[in-house]
Amino acid sequence: MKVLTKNTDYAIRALLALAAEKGRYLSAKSIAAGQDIPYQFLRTLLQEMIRHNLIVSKEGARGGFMLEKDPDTITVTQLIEIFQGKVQVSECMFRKQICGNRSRCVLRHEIMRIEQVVQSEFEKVTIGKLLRDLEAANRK
Amino acid sequence: MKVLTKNTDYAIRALLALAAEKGRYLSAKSIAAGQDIPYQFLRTLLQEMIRHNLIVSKEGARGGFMLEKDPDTITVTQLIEIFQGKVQVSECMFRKQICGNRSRCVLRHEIMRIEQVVQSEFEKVTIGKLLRDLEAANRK
DNA sequence: ATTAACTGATACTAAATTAGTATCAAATAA
DNA sequence: TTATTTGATACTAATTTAGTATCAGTTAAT
Ligand code: FES
Ligand code: FES
Repeated sequence: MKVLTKNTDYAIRALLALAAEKGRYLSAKSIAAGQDIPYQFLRTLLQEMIRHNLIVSKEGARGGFMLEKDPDTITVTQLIEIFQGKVQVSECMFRKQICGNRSRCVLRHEIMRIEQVVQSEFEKVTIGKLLRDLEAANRK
Repeated sequence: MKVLTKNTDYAIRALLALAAEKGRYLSAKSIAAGQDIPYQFLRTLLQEMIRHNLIVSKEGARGGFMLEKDPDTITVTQLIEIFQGKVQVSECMFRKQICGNRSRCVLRHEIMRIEQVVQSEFEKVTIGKLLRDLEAANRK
């Protein structure tokens, strides 16, 4: 079971690259090369992140992408929701056949509790935190 | 993002049905009908669970499947591992390009911590617990 | 003995999701 | 005016998930 798909994975890496160069425009090409992400794939991801107001872009020569938001406000949960949809354990695991009473289904509560845990764990992981961890590791 | 796939979902439901009738053989046909699971699909899942010693079977007329293990010892984590592979957040999210030092990669630790949380949450959910919740809900 | 109701084993197809590519128009800096 | 860059969007390929089909062998009941 793989929790993060490539697009989320790549998006995080791209954001880390942008966060590391905050205030400057980085081209998709340079990010792709630096992080070893397929160029055209990365471009679609960057555009998606623009739509969600995580980054901004400048067109034309010397253009590129830039992070404007505080990296500590961007969580992995947000990125999962953008690229993989909301965290859900199972659509509706035990239907009428088992549950009978969907409105106060105990199992459903169990399931939703876990969804909550997963979500909040990933919420603790922000781009800012990852970047600091990374820099700390590189200093060693 | 869907955490549980159909096979895990169906397997849990099948096990609940078997746990509810402990000591008796239930045919794949009756489980399929009762839980609204595609018959042939269910059969492959049941065989997989036999291979993993979660259930036993009896061939021939009046045969079927039976749960021998204590339902409280069967966790959803186990089932996820059987049907979806071990929980892993991402193969190796930030390779050499970012990480540099893979052996003591801080990010990797972060990732593995979350894997651990997810796993242990699902470990709390056993077939026994689900069955009791279910019965309690039905009594209402 | 024969037959109906079963599982064992395994191969196959279909649908959905994930991953990646390609193209062309428009913007901008040099 | 040209090289470099993003915007928009459509497309293909690979992989995973979901589901089906087949046939051999076992057992209980008649
Ligand atoms: S009714 Fe959907 S999980 Fe209970
Ligand atoms: S080296 Fe793989 S996550 Fe850091």
